[in-house]
Amino acid sequence: MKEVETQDPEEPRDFIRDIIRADLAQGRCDSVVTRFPPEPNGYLHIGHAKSICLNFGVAAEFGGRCNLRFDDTNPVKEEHEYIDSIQADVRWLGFDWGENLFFASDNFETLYDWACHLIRGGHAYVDDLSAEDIRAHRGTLTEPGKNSPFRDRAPEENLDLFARMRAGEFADGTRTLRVKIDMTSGNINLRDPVLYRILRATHPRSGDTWCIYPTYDFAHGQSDAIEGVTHSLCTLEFEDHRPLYDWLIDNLPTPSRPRQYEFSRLNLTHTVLSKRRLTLLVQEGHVAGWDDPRMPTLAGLRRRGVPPAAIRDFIHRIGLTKSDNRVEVAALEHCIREHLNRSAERRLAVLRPLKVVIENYPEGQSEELEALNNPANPDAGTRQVPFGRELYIDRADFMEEPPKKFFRMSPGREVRLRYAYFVICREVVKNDAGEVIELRCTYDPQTRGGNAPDGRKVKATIHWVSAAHALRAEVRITNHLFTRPDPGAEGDFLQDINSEAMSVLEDCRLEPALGEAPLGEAIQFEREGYFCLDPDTKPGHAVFNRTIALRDSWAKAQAKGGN
RNA sequence: UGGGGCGUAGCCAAGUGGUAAGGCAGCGGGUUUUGAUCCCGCGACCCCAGGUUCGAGUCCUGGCGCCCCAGCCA
Repeated sequence: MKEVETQDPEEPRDFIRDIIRADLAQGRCDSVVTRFPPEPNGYLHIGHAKSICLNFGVAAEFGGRCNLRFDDTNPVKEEHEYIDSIQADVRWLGFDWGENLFFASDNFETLYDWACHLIRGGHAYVDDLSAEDIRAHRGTLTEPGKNSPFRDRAPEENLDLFARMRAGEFADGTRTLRVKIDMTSGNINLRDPVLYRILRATHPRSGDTWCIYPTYDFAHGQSDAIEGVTHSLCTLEFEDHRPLYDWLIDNLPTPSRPRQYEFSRLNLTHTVLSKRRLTLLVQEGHVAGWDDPRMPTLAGLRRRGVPPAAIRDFIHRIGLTKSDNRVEVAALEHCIREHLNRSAERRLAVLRPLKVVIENYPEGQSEELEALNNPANPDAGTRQVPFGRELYIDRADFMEEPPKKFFRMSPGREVRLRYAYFVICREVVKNDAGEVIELRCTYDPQTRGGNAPDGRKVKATIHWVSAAHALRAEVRITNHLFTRPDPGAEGDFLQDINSEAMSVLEDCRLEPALGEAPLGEAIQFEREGYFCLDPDTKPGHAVFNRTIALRDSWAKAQAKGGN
């Protein structure tokens, strides 16, 4: 992968980094430790990229470290497949956690001890209330909650009960361990939140060792403290949890004192970035899988051919704040094009073939023409492209009765075949249905390479492929997964799925050099866009995905005029 | 009507009392063997209303709007 590094030389500036700089300057910490804490219950998406780039980026900038920690506290939703995919995706994005791989589940024993510590201090109690009763006692947003009748059990009884919860004496859901804070707090997270629940489910890592599992609130901050995390960066919805986060750290014998800071999560137009919705798309078969090229997952973007550097650049450009936002996908697409324009090699490929016969080109003859691999990068060198009497051009590059501003091929008009010759369409061949099936053209041998000795100009250069040498391929055209910029804003988001998000062109013709296209690396098909070989490719059946189209002001003008 | 946040251009986003950066999108124009790229140009009564100040996007007061929280999810 020939990636172009475009990291802005200037360091990112944002409120989080300002806080860290101040903490360092004022001695509140002497090094920086962050962590990226995914729950292994789904694949990573571009929203996670924001957190990954932040956590790993900050650690690198300040000479600290960033841990990869799995918050694996809910075995009913978590799977090993996700533990593996998440690691692969973080690496692909370009980050390395070295030896610092952790699991919240590795702390289960410590967490159990700390729960007992709270019980002994009279700060936690085993509650026999059912889930419904707990909800009923919790109150509402405007009314305070009521204390559980079990709230004042003696520490000894609580200790005994908690041990028996662990020992499996009670059925799932029949008891919880709760921390005793304040049932009247305006912050609902402080109304005696649950620390432990009974859950008989096989954990991906600890198996059946436990039948009680700590909740997020009792595992996350504690794991941070155990790992020595200094800055625990998370998204805005956890802001309300910070008082609880701090309360627990204050009341537990933790080895360190992490601080939580919140930033706003990324939202993108024309897609969804909630794990719930993405999981639904996969499970209900609306897409082919987590790595479907239409998906905003890192796996999907990778399969589409999006370079990781483009994603990093995108994240860098959108900034980091606490404001709710929905970034236009166009911003991402711009980053992808910008990186690919410099890094991707160019090839000729005809997506919707229309046969062209050069009548004055000798039958049975062929020749090789030199073509630039990347006009944006001379170091990419050149290649030979075969030319012959019979060619294919794209149907969109010919119009029998062209409108005023159409400059491509039409009867009697001279155009350039890229890197080859000037040609003029002399005759249009149609089938019985009146459809154009072939063009009879003549070429000017004097224009070999694409320039006329007499200096005459043409208004268009089109791409082509020699029929005799062409490779066949299937090309998948990917578009936005949703028609609306804000899927689900009015009704069910599934109703907003773009039925044309994936269309397949079965009979494309490629220049021979494309036979050596590497898997997953985007290549520019000139005048069309960037494409990459898909893993669905089989011997004799190449499949390409379109990473992204080139900008097309002609199509845009057409669309505008057509309205 | 409880608690926590957020409001600067169509979309992101700088700005930390001294007279509104930058990017994306859009619109013009130039170059061009990709209608691409590249280059040039064009956009703000800073949510509103008062107040403090020589001076307010920045400070104060009062409104308004939007987001999050009532999982034994994270």
